[in-house]
Amino acid sequence: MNGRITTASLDDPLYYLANFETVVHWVATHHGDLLTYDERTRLDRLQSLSQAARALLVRLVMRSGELFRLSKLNYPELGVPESEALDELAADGWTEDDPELAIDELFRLLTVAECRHALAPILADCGLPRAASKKAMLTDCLELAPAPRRFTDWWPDTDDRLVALHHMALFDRIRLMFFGNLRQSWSDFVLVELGHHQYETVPFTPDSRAFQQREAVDRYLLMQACRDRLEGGEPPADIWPDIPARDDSNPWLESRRGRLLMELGRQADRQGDAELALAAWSDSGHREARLRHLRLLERQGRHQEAWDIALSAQAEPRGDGEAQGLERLMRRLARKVDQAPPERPKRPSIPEMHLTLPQPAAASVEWAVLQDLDSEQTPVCYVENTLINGLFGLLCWPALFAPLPGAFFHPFHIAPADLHREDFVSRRQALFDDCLAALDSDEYKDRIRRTWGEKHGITSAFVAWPALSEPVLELALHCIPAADLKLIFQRLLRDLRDHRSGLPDLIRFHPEQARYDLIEVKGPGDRLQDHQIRWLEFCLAHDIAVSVCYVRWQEAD
DNA sequence: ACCCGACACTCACGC
DNA sequence: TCTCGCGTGG
DNA sequence: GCGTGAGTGTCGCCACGCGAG
Ligand SMILES: [Mn+2]
Ligand SMILES: [Mn+2]
Repeated sequence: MNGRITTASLDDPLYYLANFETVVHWVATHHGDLLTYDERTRLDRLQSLSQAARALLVRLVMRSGELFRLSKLNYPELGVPESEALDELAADGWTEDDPELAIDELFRLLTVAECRHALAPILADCGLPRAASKKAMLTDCLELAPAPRRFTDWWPDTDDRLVALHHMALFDRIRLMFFGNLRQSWSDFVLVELGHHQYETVPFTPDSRAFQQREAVDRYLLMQACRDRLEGGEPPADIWPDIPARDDSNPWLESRRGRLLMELGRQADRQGDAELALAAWSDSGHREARLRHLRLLERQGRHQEAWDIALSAQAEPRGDGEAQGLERLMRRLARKVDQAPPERPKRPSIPEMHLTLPQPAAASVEWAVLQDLDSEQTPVCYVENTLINGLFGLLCWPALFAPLPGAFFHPFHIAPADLHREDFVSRRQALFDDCLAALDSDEYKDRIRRTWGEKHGITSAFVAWPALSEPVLELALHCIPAADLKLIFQRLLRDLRDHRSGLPDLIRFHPEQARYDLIEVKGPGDRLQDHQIRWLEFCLAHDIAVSVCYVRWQEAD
């Protein structure tokens, strides 16, 4: 069982309150040690509120922003007037009446007509045309940098009431501790009730949770704040000093930090701050950061420096994407630093096919080629990664959803939390070995079919159910030899993140000969991506039939 | 499993 | 007047 | 013309109602 976390029925008009209280209760009981005394007592005070007040509070928490006009709150299910519930929330410090707000916040709350009316005096000074857009009005007003004012001071003759929600940081923190991320939210409960999502039931105990230390939660939130500022357009140089220092004791957070630095470097580079970009990228553990770092050095003409770093990077490439990138880079650099260019590993050339097709009105190139190649004897499917990933996800279901400590901690996982950790496979080695061993006999077919039946519809990071219909599954099991699947799955397991993409667009089955071939479609102006090349070359090396189909459009006359 | 990832499409460069 | 994008809610 | 490196856009429930333009 998943602890005692259940989703409230949507027949309950206050379903959202029930879900919210489920989360708060779970966090308060099992993560209490990660909360401060103040936070715990603040949460305790929820219980002294009336049900209507709690429900309204939850409504506000679920909505975006922290400022709300009473006229925009319409919740008949509360059973009492919203203003009454608001009074109660304000009395207990959950909200603040008639708060001070900056002019841009005011703009977000008022319609154009209201802005024109409320800000008539200010706008008159700006000399704006009567029909100026909201954006223009705001930029002009911002020039004047007016001090924040209370809502009723901005707009004295309003009939409305404005409230500010407090303690939003606490609610975000709770959501983060519960889900282990800020992407998921209260609405996940609803999506389950609606049947849009069905999650695998993995047993987990109350002690399995996303965070073990408050300090880690703080780091997460700190980095998230940096990310938000970056997205808000703040200069990266201003954000840089606020990024927490490297800490390899938590690989999960360190990889998040790496991604943040990657993005910060991108912004810095774009704005011409090369030194900052270099600093950010060299401190980032992101898979692509080192290459970006090297290419910037190259652009700056610091060839020798780049060459030396590239040499050492080559000894420990961060995945084969980087290895491929390093090879290209060093081929360019070699001339500049007067070194022998790296040996060009002899690559088998990838078989090509060229088609000239009438351009379909709406459908994509892939569909056009599919239609052209499809026949009774050779059914073609447009599957990209979904077929191989799906077969892998089905065969390895028990390993992927194994209840390892820390892998699952709430009922809404599409994959184990440590899927992209370095030691993901090794922690489950015996389980994966067992799954792959089933490929040594026909047993894998039964296992895959059984899982397909038992788990159908349950969300998994590897199984896209709509793409994996029974006929497609049967064709695949019939036409793809177990030996091929084993090779392919072994490659997947070598790097689950990098190798789960880049598979060719189409698969053509030849049921009579129990064989298949994979076809990557390229329309005019498209080209093979690196990871696509890597899959194609892997297949060639293992005698799996692949080709690239280049399409030209027929001249219309 | 983090405003992402996985595609194709687009523009821009240096040789 | 209609179209588009966004926030909301089940 | 090529090979290469970047950046952009789309989609991930779906129906609704509002506000901006
Ligand atoms: Mn494709
Ligand atoms: Mn393609």
